[in-house]
Amino acid sequence: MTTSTTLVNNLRGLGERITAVRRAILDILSNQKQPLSAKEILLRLKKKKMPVNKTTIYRQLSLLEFYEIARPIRFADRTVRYEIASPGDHHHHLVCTRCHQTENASFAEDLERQIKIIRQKNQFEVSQHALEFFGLCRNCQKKKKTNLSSGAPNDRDTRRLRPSGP
Amino acid sequence: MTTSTTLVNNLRGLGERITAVRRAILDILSNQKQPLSAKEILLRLKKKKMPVNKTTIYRQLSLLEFYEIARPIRFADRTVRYEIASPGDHHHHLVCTRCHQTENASFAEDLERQIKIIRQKNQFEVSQHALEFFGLCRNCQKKKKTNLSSGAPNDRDTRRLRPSGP
DNA sequence: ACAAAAATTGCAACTTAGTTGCTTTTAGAA
DNA sequence: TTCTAAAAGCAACTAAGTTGCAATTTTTGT
Repeated sequence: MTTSTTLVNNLRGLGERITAVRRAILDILSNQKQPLSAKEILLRLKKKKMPVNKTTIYRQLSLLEFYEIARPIRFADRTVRYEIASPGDHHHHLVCTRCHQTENASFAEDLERQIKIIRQKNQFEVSQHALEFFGLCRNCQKKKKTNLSSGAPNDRDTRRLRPSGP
Repeated sequence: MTTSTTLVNNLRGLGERITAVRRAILDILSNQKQPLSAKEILLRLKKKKMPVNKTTIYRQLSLLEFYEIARPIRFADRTVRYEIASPGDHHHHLVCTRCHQTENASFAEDLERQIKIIRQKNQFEVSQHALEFFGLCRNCQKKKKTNLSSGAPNDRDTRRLRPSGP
C-alpha cells in the first residue's frame, strides 16, 4: 500500500503541481481498498466539505492514469472505477453482479484454475470473466505519435493537463 | 465458428421466436471476426435495407447474452461489443488503443507469459490489460433471487424478453 | 513578499450509450 | 384464420463523460 504523501511527492518529482483537490483525491484513493468511480470520489469530497466540479475529477483521474499512479477498472455497469496502482501488487477483481461490492484476488497460473481457487478461497461464484489486452497493433506501432484517437487508454487531454517537459 | 442457421435452430429449440431482425443480427455476428457494438450492428442492418430501432438491437443482444450465445466485451472506449460465444474457443482480445481494431489471442499458462507470447506472435505491444471476474459474492449467494440490481451481467429485461418456460 | 506565466478549476452546454413506458405489429400455435 | 404472447417501434429520458472558454490558483523568478 502506498501513502498519499508518497504519491504527492512522486507527482511533484514529475513536475506536476500539487493542488488541494489533487491531494484530496490521492488521499481518498489511497485510503480505499475498493476502486472508486468519479461520482463516488465526488460524493466523498462533498462530505469532506470540499465540493469539486466533476470535470475536475475526470481530469485528475486522467492525469493519474497517464502516470500510471491510478489504474482504471472497467465495470460491468459501464462505469470506470480507479484504484492506486501499486506496482508489485498484481491482483484482480471479484465483482459481485448483485451488490457490486468488489474483492481482490491474487493471480494464479491459469484462468480455469484461478476460477476454481476463487470459488474455494473467496467463496465467490464466478459466472463470467473478462480479460482484455490493450496496446498498439503492428500497424500503429509504425505510425507517428500524432493523430491519437480519443477515448483510448493512455490518451490525455494535453490541452489542459500537459505533462511538464524538461 | 458457428453458422447463423445453427444458432437460429438452437434458439428455436429454446422456445424463442425467430424474427427477421433476430435472424439478421445472428447472421451479422456469425460472419464477423471482430466483436460488434449495438451501433455497428445498426449500421450494418441499415446497409442491408433493414432499418431497425436501436432499442430492438439492445434487447436482442441482451437475449443473446442471456443464453450465452453472444458474449459482451467491454472496450476501453466504454462501448460494449458482442461476439458469438463458441464454447470451445477460449480466446482473448488484443485491442489497439489507437485504431481500435481487435485481434484474437488464444490463452496460455499465465498472464505475464501470455503477454510475452502476444508480443512475439502477434507483434502487438501490450501496455495495459484488464481481467475481471463477475459473479455472486458470498452474501448474495445466500439471498433470494429477488431484488436483482440492474445493469449487471446476466440481468435481463424480463418484462419484454422473457425466456419461455417449460 | 509580489507579479507574471502557466497550469488548474469551474461552469454550462453538449455528446452518446443505453434505458423505459407505452403502443403497434407479428410469429407461430390452435 | 384467428388469437395471444412476444417482439418491434417510438419518443422521451438517464447518466457518464467531454468540450470550450472564463476565472482562479500554484509556481517561478525577481
